[in-house]
Amino acid sequence: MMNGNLLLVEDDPALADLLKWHFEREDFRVSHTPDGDEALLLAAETPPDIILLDWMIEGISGLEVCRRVRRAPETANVPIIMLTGRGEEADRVRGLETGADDYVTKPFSPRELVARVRAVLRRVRPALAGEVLKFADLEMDIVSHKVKRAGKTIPLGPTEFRLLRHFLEHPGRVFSRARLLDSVWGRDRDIELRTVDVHIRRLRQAINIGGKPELIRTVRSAGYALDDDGG
Amino acid sequence: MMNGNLLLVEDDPALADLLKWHFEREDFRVSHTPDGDEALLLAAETPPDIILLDWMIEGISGLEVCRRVRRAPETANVPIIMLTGRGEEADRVRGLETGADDYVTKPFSPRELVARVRAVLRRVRPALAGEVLKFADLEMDIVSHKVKRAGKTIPLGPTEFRLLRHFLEHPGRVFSRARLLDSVWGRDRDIELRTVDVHIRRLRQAINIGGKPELIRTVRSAGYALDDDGG
DNA sequence: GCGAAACTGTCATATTCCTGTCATGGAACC
DNA sequence: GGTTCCATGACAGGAATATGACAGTTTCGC
Repeated sequence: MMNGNLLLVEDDPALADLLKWHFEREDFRVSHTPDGDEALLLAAETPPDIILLDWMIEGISGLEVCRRVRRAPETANVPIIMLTGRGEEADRVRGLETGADDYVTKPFSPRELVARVRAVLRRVRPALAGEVLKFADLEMDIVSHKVKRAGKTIPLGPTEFRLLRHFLEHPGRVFSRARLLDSVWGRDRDIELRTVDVHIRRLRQAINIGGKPELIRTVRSAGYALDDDGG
Repeated sequence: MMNGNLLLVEDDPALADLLKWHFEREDFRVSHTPDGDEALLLAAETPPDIILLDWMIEGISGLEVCRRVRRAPETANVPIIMLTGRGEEADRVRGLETGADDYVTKPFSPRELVARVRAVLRRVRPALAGEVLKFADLEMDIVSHKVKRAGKTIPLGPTEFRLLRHFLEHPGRVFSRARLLDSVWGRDRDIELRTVDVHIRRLRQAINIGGKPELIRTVRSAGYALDDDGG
């Protein structure tokens, strides 16, 4: 099982190789560049699942890369872990406040770094970490492809499963029908917007068992969202 | 502005006080307990926004607390930062793999801890990181499309939502009806000026719950404004 | 392969909720 | 007191969503 795409920005070749080896052993696909500007290009082209970013690199500084990754809409949500020789508290605080998700000081253990990457990914892309997605009394096990509500297994069709998974990965957030078609059906498919309604209904029908409260909120003129307190 | 509720599980009174002081200064509401079992009770009762968890505490171990917090549906998504004296790599990896979001080794700087808490919260609750418009006791979360007054969710129709959003984006400023029609309805639409009054009324009706003060001020012969001191 | 069962996308229809307008009453201003 | 402006309640039409049904397709067990 592939764990995710990782972009490594590191100009020390020895360290880069070491990390590459470790992460590839853990089933990550690793892209590597020593250069800040190139990192931005790579990230914009195909956003990775996570970025490991050395503070001191060729071209623009790591901090600046971090800032720009955050600013670009297509990479704004990609998590970043900063790697650095600087152990100063002020630097760490600055790194974290610039938008980094974690900050690791050299020397560090590759195993710990792997664990930290997993911890961050668990948050951002629970599915990539082989996690069980949970929301209220709903559980989805990606690996075994099972969904439960209040402990009771729920049968779901493929589309409803992907739809629910998408909601569980972004709980609370409202998605327009167009957006859902893009991310759940696929950007290239040509499907009627209203079809989303139908699948929402099927999903609702499936998960609203035994008088349990509605979990999918309709937001008129906006779309749908996973939500517990407001039907 | 309140930053979130924080549950601190720490049995060293001196350290607990220090952290409490720091986080309260940063506008977190801090609950504290030295005991693992009580921590679980507190967390289950009113899930905090984040948990700071010492590894070595009274009662059950921090690691076990972490595991159980993850298992309970109502707290499964609450982020956890482990605090510990253990610097052993194996422990750190174990902590992170058990479901902790971050792992900080004593001695640590309170400021860095605050920064880490913010970094984690930024991920988990974009709501706490500026995606939310606030005014007085009113909150609007753009992403989840929700509006709350004094913590209570308020249902709003699409137009009222856009209207309120416009006010929240320009608090205090007075807008003429014509201006509001332009920015909230759209420049091209041909709608009666007086219609604005009606929607203002609907908005007022919706957000003035439980005797709360009026937030929308009428400026005679000029328009309306979001304002807390004048009805 | 074959038939049954399940899944998909679409439509027509029902239903719900929202919207803009008006008539009327009331408040502020002069 | 008269005028101007705003607040309110009611309402019909409309827009957005929910629902039920259906034919085409895929999947699965055998």
